[in-house]
Amino acid sequence: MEKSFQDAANDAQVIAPFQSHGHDHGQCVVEAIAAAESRCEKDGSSFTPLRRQVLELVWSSHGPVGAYELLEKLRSSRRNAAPPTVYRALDFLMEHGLIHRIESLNAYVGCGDPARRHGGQFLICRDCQAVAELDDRAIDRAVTRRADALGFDVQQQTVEIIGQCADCSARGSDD
Amino acid sequence: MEKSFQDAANDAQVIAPFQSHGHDHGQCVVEAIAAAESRCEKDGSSFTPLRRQVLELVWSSHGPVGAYELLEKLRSSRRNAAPPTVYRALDFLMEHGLIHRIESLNAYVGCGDPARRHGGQFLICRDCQAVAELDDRAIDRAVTRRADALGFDVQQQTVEIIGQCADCSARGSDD
DNA sequence: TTAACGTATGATATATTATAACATTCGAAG
DNA sequence: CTTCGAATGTTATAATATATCATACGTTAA
Repeated sequence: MEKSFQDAANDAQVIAPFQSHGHDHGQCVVEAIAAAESRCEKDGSSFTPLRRQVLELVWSSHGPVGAYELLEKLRSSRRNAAPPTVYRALDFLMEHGLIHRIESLNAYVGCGDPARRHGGQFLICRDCQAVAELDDRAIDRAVTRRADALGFDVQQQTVEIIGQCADCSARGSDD
Repeated sequence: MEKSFQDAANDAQVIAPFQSHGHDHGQCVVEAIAAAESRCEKDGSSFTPLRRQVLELVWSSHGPVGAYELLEKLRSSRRNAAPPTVYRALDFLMEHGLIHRIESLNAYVGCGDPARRHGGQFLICRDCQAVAELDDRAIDRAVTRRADALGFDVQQQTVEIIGQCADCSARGSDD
């Protein structure tokens, strides 16, 4: 009756599960860039080299990454990059649903499903900083229902759940 | 069958509803301070004049208020107040459940029910900045269920819903 | 063809939010 | 009294984000 972890991770409502430690980063990035390209083409927006590079950097971290951390990495190829360089790229990527901002960390993560519009729902591990992105309809419904009852028109949901992921619990880092 | 707005607002799961424009701020503050006093007494923690004053300032804004805005107000009575003065007080108040931090605004609001431990669930109006604090068990349950399915141990929930409140919709500020 | 315009980026400065680190005060415990 | 810890004072700085004006460059339309 109980869903196994695996089942839950395969559920469409889990957009991006916690990553196994051995998974292929490179492939993740490639796929994300391809999805971004197709998304921007659909939007008629220009996926410039700079924007692509920033998105690659976000994905290659494979976890929440701060703007100034990105700036530093960016500088290895663009010596004159400045804060606005990064922030403008991040704004573009957010507007087009290619990344999400994690408010409680002042950090950014790649979006696992840029094809579909959705607010951000995240499980964030305190110990390993891993992030799982959800699009859980039960959460969404509960929020919408309560908002409706109060006559509140929902425009944007921010759901950020801090805790400990299964791997870190198993590793016994809870002591 | 449908709940009216009024019913929803009276529900125990709405800790602090959107405030009517004519309501008695002064009374809000007095009650909040009294609740804080009793909470700190129970905790055996010292509710010092500084901490009380900062809590009063948070409540008197009656909406999310930034740390530096508080600092400015604080300075009218404490000429030498500095950022750490405010941040230390805010940390204390958060630790004791007397205020919440709104991550998406970098701002703080008084907690409507410091007697009971709970994470933050907020509806935030884009137009009038009003905030309603919830403790919606359906939202909590949906989150917990999904987290459980993934083997994730929830330690802290941040739910911040941005949108437009009933008053502002009625006022037609959606155009 | 070129002038006008829009989008993207460069460059500089500054605003906003938050913390580090060390000094002082003061009351309670021993 | 003195030592200790909690609270606050004080100064400096870190971390995050935006404003503003300049430049480059391709597209459009006179």
